[in-house]
Amino acid sequence: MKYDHDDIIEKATTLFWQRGFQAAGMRDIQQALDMRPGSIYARFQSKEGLFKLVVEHYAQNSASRLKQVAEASSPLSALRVFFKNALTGPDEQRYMRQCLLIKSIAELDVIGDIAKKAILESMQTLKEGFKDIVEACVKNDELPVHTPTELAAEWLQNQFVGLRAFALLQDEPSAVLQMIDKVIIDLKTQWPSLSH
Amino acid sequence: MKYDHDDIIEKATTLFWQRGFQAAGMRDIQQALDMRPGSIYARFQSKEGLFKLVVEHYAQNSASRLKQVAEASSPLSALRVFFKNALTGPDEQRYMRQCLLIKSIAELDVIGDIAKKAILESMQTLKEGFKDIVEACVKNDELPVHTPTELAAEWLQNQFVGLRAFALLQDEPSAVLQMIDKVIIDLKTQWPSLSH
DNA sequence: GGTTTACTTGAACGATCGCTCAAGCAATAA
DNA sequence: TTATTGCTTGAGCGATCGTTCAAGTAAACC
Repeated sequence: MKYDHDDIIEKATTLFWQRGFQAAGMRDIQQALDMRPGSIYARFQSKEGLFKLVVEHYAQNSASRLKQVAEASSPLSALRVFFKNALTGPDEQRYMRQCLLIKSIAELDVIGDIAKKAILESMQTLKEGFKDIVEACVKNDELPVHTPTELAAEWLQNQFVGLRAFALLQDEPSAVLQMIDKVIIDLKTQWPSLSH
Repeated sequence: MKYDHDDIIEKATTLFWQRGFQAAGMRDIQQALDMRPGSIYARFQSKEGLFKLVVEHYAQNSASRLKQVAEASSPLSALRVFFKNALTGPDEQRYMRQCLLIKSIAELDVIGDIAKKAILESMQTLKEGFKDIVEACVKNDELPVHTPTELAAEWLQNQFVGLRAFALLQDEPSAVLQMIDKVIIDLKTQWPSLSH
């Protein structure tokens, strides 16, 4: 076992995050991991197999960050900081502003079924993470008690998606911060009923 | 001139929208357009050249829809209908829920510079379209006069992006409609100031 | 020491990629 | 009729794709 497993996954994550599933060729992967094709295939069976592990690692990492937010003394302000960190990093980490999962959804039917499943399940996992945050905010009296947590969680996830696309193209950090403020405002205001 | 230009672009749009830039191979394109490679290259120079025209056609079409919304007797309710139509189409047109431009942004650095420029300019065009809608709403007393139109336009575009990703994965139309209602509510409420 | 086991290596396979170009075709001009 | 022009054709180019596999290496167990 010449190569460290976690180290491999992390390097692969960076590559897939930057280039996407299709555009990251096996030869790019071989170079990024400093491994020969045989070694890669012996461990991960296929490019898709490696990608699946990357997605799961990414989701796990994201989920633990969300958990930290939920467990903060002030979940709402921790949420604001979380958004800020994710969306206004330095320029050389600009690729990180895009959510790996959302980027993958754009090429969902080019990715095989195994990784596809991992992506959709990861989306679900993150939604749960957002839900925990909303509930923590309610418990901490930072959000009204009548806040519909399930709906607010999905909404929050959507906001995150929209903001990531925005931040990716936006050069002015203050514009991003303003959008984050709007999210926090809207999170506190009223919610629609089901009626249609 | 055996083939009709608009007809070509429309068929190509469908293909790129469904599959994305990379995944749509030249042989897929040849089949979809019922054209041989030579004919395609004689007209469009390259796959990227064709894609550029597709993007511009898409943006132009979207912009005219947004203009219709802005010119409606009630821009705000027209906006709601616009969102609903874009996000809750029948299942065989599910691919249309994803915004072609956003999908393209996910593979931006795999696309050449010419089409890349077209994509970014199109994003700008659509932002202008959203701005016109917000201003029309204000003029029609459907939104408060102090609404910051520039900010609200960017915000509205973000909402559209987030909702499209949501609608793509969501099977329940009522959940999407609920999110749309939330957008309309938030559009009317307060906006953050610049302070930071 | 010998055998097994787990991992690594890299040349090379068949398939597919975007794209080229000599040749063919039909309509118009001379 | 012949020449020219604009569009179309499709075999096939070189490059790259994901993947395979026989051979090599080194540590572990008997």
